[in-house]
Amino acid sequence: MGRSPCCEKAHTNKGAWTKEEDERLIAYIKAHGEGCWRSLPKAAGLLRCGKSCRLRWINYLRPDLKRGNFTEEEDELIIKLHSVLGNKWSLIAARLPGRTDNEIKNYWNTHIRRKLMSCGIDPATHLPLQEQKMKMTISFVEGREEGDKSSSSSSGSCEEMCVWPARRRPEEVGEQKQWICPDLNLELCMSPPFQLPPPLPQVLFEEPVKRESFCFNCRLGVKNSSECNYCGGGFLGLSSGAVLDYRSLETS
DNA sequence: AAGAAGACCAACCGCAGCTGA
DNA sequence: TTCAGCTGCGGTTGGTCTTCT
Repeated sequence: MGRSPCCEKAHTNKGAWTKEEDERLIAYIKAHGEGCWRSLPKAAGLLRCGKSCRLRWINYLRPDLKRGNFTEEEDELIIKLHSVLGNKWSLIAARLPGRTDNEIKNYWNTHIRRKLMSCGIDPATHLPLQEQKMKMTISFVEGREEGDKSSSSSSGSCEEMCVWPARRRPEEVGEQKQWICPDLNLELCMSPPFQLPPPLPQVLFEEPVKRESFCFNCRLGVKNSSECNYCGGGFLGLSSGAVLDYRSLETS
């Protein structure tokens, strides 16, 4: 079985696009619109595979692309969105008009990652690097204890062992210190009846305290609004842990 | 001035998800 | 329900440019 190759490699060009190829592609798409990438190269008289044409168009030739440096506002937005969405570059790009996923991905890897690291923030988790270190230490201690329950540990009190609260409840967000005891199964006994995404680092919020409600979708705080400013989510969690769908209230 | 190292970014590759037969 | 075809996504590569020594 197996999948047929997306194109006949022997008869396709690879590498950098020439001006003539660009012009052919632009002219074809202007005349016929986007889509049907597999048949496009032949129809447009290009010796390229459909994938390559699509990529070239989306990342470079599209007329609505914004070229040039990223602004500070874009930087901030990318960081915030990445803290929520992770490496979902296409979703992040959808929030930045004129920017492509590839462009944002490259920009992240070359600029923002370094910028965050120089600020002491782990770009992968958005946690302060210091807390990351502590968390790793605790994981190690917990793992050891799990493996050898008899040696109930000398490695300090429960409080001393506790570090980053991996899953904070909404009302806990914003407090200076949150100690969670690893011996308690908070996941089971205390967490709200929904799946929370990983916590967001306080450092990324302009006002890292008191938030009345938060978006269930991306977990950013929502102020004076019935929907999330970032993802447009309508389901908001309240500090009590209750769930409220503002949209359904509005429409009913 | 020249070579090395690092930074940047366009393009490629492989995989996953969706769709229709 | 299964499977092939297609598209889109994210990770990676490699060529070019810039900066450093």
